[in-house]
Amino acid sequence: MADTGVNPQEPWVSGLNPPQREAVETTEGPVLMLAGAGTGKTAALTARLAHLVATRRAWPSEILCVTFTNRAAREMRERVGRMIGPAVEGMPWLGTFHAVAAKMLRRHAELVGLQSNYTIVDTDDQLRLLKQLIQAENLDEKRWPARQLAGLIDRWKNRGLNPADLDAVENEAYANGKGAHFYSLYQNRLKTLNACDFGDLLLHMLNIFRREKDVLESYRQRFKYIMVDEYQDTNSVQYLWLRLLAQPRHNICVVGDDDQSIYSWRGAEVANILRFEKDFPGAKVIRLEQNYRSTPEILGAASGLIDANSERLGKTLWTEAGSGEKVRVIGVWDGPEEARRVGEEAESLMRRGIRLSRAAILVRAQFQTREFEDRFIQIGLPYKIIGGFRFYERAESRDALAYLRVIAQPADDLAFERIYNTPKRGLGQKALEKLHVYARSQQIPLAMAALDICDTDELPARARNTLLALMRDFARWREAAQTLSPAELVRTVLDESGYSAMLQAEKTAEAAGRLENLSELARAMEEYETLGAFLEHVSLVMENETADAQDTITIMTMHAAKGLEFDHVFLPGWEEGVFPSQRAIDEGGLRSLEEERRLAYVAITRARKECTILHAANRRIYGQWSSAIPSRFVNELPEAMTSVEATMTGGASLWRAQWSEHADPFAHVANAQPARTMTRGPGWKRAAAGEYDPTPKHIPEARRSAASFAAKPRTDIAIGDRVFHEKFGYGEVLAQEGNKLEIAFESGSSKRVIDSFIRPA
DNA sequence: GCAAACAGAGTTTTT
DNA sequence: CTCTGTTTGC
Repeated sequence: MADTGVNPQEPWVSGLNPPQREAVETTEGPVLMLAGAGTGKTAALTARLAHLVATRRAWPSEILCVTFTNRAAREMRERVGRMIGPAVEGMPWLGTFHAVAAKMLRRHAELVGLQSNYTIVDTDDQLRLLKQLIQAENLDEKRWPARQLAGLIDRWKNRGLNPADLDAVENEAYANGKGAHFYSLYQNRLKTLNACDFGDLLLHMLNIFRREKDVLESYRQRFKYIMVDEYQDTNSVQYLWLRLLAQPRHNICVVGDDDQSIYSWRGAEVANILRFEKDFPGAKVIRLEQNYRSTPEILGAASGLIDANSERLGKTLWTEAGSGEKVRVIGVWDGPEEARRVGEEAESLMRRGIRLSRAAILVRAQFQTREFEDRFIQIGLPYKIIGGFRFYERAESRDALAYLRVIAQPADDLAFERIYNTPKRGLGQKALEKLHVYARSQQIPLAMAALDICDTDELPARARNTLLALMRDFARWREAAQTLSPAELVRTVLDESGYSAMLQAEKTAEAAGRLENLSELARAMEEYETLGAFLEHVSLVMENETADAQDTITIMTMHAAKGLEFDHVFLPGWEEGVFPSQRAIDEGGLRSLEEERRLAYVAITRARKECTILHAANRRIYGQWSSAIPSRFVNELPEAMTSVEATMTGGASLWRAQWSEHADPFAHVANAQPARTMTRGPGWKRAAAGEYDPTPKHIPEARRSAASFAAKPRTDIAIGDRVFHEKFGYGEVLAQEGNKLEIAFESGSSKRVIDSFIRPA
């Protein structure tokens, strides 16, 4: 290790600024990179990785590099690959904490009483399992919901606590002192199912590290360097993990930003980053403060806002970028107007020749997406909603996977239960109960119990025969799994089980979509050699990378947007009670409000060029209309960085002022809308009902929608054709204008939709 | 065993 | 309001 310097010829170093370069150069000893939003931390991290490998300080297999999301892991792998070429293939320890842990645990499963083909259960399975336990213990599930128990167990695991480690207080947290009892029941049940949950992946490995010195030693030897992305998001187990593995070398480099810590509600401890220097004495602290993403206005607005927080390590972001637009703050009348307004802004972007994929709408909570979805369908603006149900979480995917799981691992009772009467084959609660009783008494899996019970007269002949037929099917499929590829297998199973037939018989738009998803599932399986490999992928990755080249605007939560960037960002719903959320205001005190503020900081800093914040004076939540005041975060934005736009409907503050001073709440609208000057005319009622429709004067061209402007009509669809739409089902094309279609759907309604959402039926 | 009626709940989410 | 899960009645 003679050369500690960096050869400037190395291509991955040349583009870096001095602090980034320092982070790359400082290979030995603990390093804390405080990297603000958009300061090129991934570039620095990947360069460091490439540097370690290229200078032969370590083989790729000797570097542990953990991220939080698959997306981050994928991105890093790609970027490192571009720098050092195919050597990256040999980086087995670059991945999410959970993927790395799962890999280790497959090797050492027997040390915690599992087999190496253990199943990873997801939250849905987890909940069903807990419900069974609660019922079996005769506890009132209403009083002590399984959700709560699941949450507690999750938190305990996040903190590295086993059932025996719970103190009296923790134990009291569930069902008057039954916390540890249920936790331990749950763990035992998982063990008999040869399964573990997400938390277990990390906790089991931590237990192994603590107990089995030789195993720990072998990993310490192996990992010459450790790197951790998004360190502010680490929870206690992850922290304990790293602290064990980083000994004795202390070659650990963590990257994070305390201002972007937005996951404390799921166990992340900002304290981990705050105390890094104490944990690793002599740590080199490197600050990345030059922002390459946003305009000074956006940066200034975000910095000004986050200044209101107390516990910060403190960074001063700066940029060389030229001045741009100020952050716009727009007040509107209500939710629908907000959606309308964003829709118009999006069309205006298109007129300026900006692609929609460069823009995003970031919301605080999922329910806010509806308003936009409704509006965008109406005006035919292509959009996509990220989040919500992901591919493998959809019911049909989970059903198909349950069949596969039973084939791969017959002890998987949760999967067995899920599909044993899906499609309906006349096996109900009664039969299942018998199976359960027998299985529990013999300590065997349900599927095995089923076989035994079919030899007896326990079940009525009809149920027995059905069950026997099902078990024969499984035996056959299990055999077929030896020769068929996973993709062929799933097609066979869906076909022979009658699952596809069940959906086909339904003849609804939804069922058609589900069938489509299932063939997509089979397609996704093509890349996998073995069933086991595919199932592992599903449980750890949970998403299905389908590249859609469509130019759409993205709608997602602020949380989901972390790590992403967009030229144009819209931030709707900045009202007290929405953002910050009511929960954060009511509970959790200052700490949760500061987390909300960090979330606001994350949201604003996603924007490269323009950022538009909106707030509505009235909003309907759970069907109830209520008036809202602008978010405190709006007031905290530095004035010099923002431009406040008073629309005709005034925005909340203006509206409230008018309300108290005038009998006519629309008096201030009079100038712009002469037609509505009559007091309490029909327009008033409609406005109160949320249908008020002022045509904004600052976008005069808005009458003609930009979508139809330069769009080429599709040639494969003609008037009179029968077509299919994901959301609305089948329908007949009535009219075609540009890329917009007017369609009479078989559900009875006719709608204008964009043609890319349509396929010929 | 199944469909229809009813009650209750309803941030943020990754793995 | 809308979805989910449970209870009730056939």
